[in-house]
Amino acid sequence: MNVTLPGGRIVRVPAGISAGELLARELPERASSFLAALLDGRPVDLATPLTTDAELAPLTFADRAGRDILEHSAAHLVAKALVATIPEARPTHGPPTEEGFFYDFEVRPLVPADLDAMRAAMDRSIEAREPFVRREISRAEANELFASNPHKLRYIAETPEGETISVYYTGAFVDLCRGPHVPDTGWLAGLHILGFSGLEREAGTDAPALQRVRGVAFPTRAELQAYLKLRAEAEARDHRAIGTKQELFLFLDETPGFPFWLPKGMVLVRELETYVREHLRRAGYAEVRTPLLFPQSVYETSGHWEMYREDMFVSELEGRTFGWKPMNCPGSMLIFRSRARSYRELPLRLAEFAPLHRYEASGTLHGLTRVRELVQDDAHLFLMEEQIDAELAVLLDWIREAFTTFRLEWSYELSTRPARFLGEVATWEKAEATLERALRASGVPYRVAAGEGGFYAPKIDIHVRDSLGRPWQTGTIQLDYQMPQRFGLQYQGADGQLHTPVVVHRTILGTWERFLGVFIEHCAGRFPPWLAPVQVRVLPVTDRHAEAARGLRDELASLGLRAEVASPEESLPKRVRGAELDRIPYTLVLGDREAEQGSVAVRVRGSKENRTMSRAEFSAYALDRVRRREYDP
RNA sequence: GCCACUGUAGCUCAGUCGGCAGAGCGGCUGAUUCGUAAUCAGCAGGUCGGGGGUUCAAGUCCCUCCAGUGGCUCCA
Repeated sequence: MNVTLPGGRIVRVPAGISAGELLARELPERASSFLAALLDGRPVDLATPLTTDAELAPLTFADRAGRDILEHSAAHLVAKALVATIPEARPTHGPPTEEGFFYDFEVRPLVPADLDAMRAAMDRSIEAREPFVRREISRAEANELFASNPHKLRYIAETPEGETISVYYTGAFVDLCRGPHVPDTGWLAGLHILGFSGLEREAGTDAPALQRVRGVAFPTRAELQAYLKLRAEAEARDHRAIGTKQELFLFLDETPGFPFWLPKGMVLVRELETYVREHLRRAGYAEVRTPLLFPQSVYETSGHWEMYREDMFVSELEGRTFGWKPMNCPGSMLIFRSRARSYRELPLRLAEFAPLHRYEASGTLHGLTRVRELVQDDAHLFLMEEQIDAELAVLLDWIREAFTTFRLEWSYELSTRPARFLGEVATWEKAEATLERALRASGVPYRVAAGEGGFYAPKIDIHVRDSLGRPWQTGTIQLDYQMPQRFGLQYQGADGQLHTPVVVHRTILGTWERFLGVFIEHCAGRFPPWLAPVQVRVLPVTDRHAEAARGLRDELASLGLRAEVASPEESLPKRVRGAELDRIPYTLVLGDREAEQGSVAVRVRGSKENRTMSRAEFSAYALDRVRRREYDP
């Protein structure tokens, strides 16, 4: 029997040797890292006997498939431990995920003490290095083995006729599973339960509520420790903590989901707006402001009343019903419709940065990244069909420019027609194809999210991640054929006929709130100089220099820099420390030496060294960094 | 909205078995006049998230409401 190893080397072996034995023999120096194998490209247990000519390669934790196997094995151990702790628990399934794994159980609500018991049980199993043992069984045997677990019975029933049904034993615990697994539980020393939570009962069913246990797994405890350390560092970047520390924004119990922007946070918002408006000017937009409240009838026209009403704040006044706008589109539609329009006006690009209100479910609120009052860098483009491609290209360019400025990694998602939608399927398909064409033309990678479009249009979404790796949607580009029709929008074409325009709804940074929430975590509160609420802090060494320090501050302020003085009630080292902790980009020390020379000692954030510069040199340097919107000071 | 957990000074957090409400930072006052990540001393600051209950006695136990956290669902 011939087995082809990685690199094309062929070895002749007796039939029946296990994949693990052969790999350990042929690749002894790396064998301790092998947790499973690829047999003809299919992941298998190391214990799998080789019976025919085949290609064989080892799998390690460094391989995506290997990682999945380790995580999935960890899920089995979690299930074993939970069933040992709560015997009436019914395991459902436990797949690997992007950042670890979970296992869902039908079980009473868990409490922290359950986790302690589970950890103890898992540690015993890991210590004992219990092997994962595969058995292939008949459908009848399987049905008998899992007779008390309706979930497993369902999986068995869903398994196509003719497919092998396998189970894995971990000690006395047995789970229905296709495999493969790591050889034994000794591999799971780096297993850590992150937490547990109840799952939403599937809507409209009387299915029992499930509990999810989430975890991560690494081949060694040291790797787990490294992961936990990174995670702790990420938690320290939490925008909610930084926002409190730097006095950027505030949330009060009385107003859940409604951020208060404090003076320093407001600087961030205004700088973002300025940045975005510069683009709007270049790209030919006009800015408008439309009402925050519209009567019900307008939302009936737009479709929001039918499709979005549950997420709206609604006010009853004098027997009429008003809704607080959750989106800017109705206002822009009404502007377009307010008079006869010519094709010569198109593309008509109307931007609006108005506060929007959305009644987000209480349990979904999350710092700045999920709020009930928000402002988008929003705009609506009224276009002729043949103008769409060019406009989309400009938008994708702007996205690249903006996210590059912030050094944020972003990804695209093309979201297609959802289950609840307005309009005709054919129109949707046309719009989806147009968006896909734009993405292809720009050469950026993207993912298709089937069925996740808005109710009125398919969209290209932009996603970024927070410090813990959780994805958040920021920008969105929606190609809408429905709303123009519903509002009866028309323009007169060159042919003298009336036509309905296409509307692109688009926001790029998304909302100031969410964008800043994510960006604060991205930069860990160390804002680029152009965004920093305080750009320069002047530290007079003693009282004698306070007057000069105030003069310098005023001089910098007159040049447009945000500067302040930290007067010498505290020691200089303490004020230097304070400036560093406040993440001030430039700290200027002014003492006798500097007073004599008309210079300043410049300390740049994050650098222990300081440079002496003339006042003019410093201001020219700082202003240049700010104007260029450099990322670092 | 659903499940679990949490809520003590402006912030971060201690508070044992139900028995006098604490610390550090920050703030204020004073002293120090200081050269690149914490000078020293003193003082103020609390309806222990709100309401109800059990108890001789509740920050602590129970119920309930509110808010937050982690997930779920949803979404910019």
